[in-house]
Amino acid sequence: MPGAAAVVRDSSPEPEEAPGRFTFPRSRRLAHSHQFQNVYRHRKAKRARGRIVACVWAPNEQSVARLGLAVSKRALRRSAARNTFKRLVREHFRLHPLSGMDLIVSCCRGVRPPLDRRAVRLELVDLWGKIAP
RNA sequence: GAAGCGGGCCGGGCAGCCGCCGCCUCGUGCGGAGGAAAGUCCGGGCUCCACAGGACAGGAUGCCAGGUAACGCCUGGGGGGCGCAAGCCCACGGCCAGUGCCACAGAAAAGAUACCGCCGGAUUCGUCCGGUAAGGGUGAAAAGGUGCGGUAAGAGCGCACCGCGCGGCUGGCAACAGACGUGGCAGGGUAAACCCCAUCCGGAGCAAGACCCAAUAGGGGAGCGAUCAGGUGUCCUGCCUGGCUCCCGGGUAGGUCGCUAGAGCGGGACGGCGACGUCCCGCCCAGAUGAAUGGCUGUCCUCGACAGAACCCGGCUUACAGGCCCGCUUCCCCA
Repeated sequence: MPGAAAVVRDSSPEPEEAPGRFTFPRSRRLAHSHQFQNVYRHRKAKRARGRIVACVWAPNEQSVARLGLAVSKRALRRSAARNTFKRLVREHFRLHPLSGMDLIVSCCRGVRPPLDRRAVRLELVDLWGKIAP
């Protein structure tokens, strides 16, 4: 009875390397709080921030990069704005692949309510330059 | 045509590519945010907890009737207010159950009183006593309004009409309305002041709740092994700790369920002024858990607002670029 679910899960193994180049499966995301803590407390963790976007990254023991998002309600009050911000980051992460690190992107506090998509995008390009030179 | 009133609807479209979430029949198939998903202000379902019954406290509601699972919602009606009208707005029970409050002004803010007056009497001509509340003055508000009679002057003192109270009558399920009779007339305002009356309400919420369960975490029990080793004690009797196997519940990390077929949606018929109800036919329409709807390109237009499901429904309230449709009112012009 308890094994049934496990069997189903085992029968559909996650494809480690997806066929398409620009994908964003679950294995590329940080989900659990211990994964986040690993990055924040890592000895080789590095940080960078712009006017709107801030990020922390640290090497992981995998070939691929993984993304975690930390967008607080204090930073962006409206949930529509939080969704938009996360979409922009995910899209950029997907189309500009990194490798061998865990990256956490968050939104700076005190950002004025109308979220400027263009400015966020430009900052992401800038930050990517610092992360993967 | 102008000004206005009420109601309803849409919330960029199409094509291609790169991605994301769910489902299965695994096909490169199907489905994938809103009118408010929002605020969390009411009501209910659902779940757990508590509970003999009832009352008190506390809270909510407050014209009548109906609708509904229920409501603080909706519909219809009554009353009041605003508008020429279409229409819109109203917490709209009770201050002769009690208590409190009422600034300033004013004589006086309530079973009280008389500043200026008016009238009568007395007078030492200074004024005093009595009557009165029509007039002046104050105020948001001062024992109902207008007129006539009446009087020393006045007064519902008397009369008519209006207003108010009471009584039965008529219409209406009722709120209430109407006409009639009757009483000369109760008595300031404030109940989103305490309060009184009537009706309703147990508490917490899906992080509810249920299930499966790791460990170099840990509790209990049984058996085996051993008479052992370590610690404590001057020694004995002792006490504490330690091995392996099996069983038992509790439960952290984590996972699974709850999780979407429902007071559901779209037609039609019938009943009802209507809210709504009944029946028939058809449809399946997000279920994520760092949490999915984007991005890029082309094209068209009026260049796209407010804003993102998190257990689910019914309401209310608030936000909203621009646009469309229907009905109605008043006025102007033409025929």
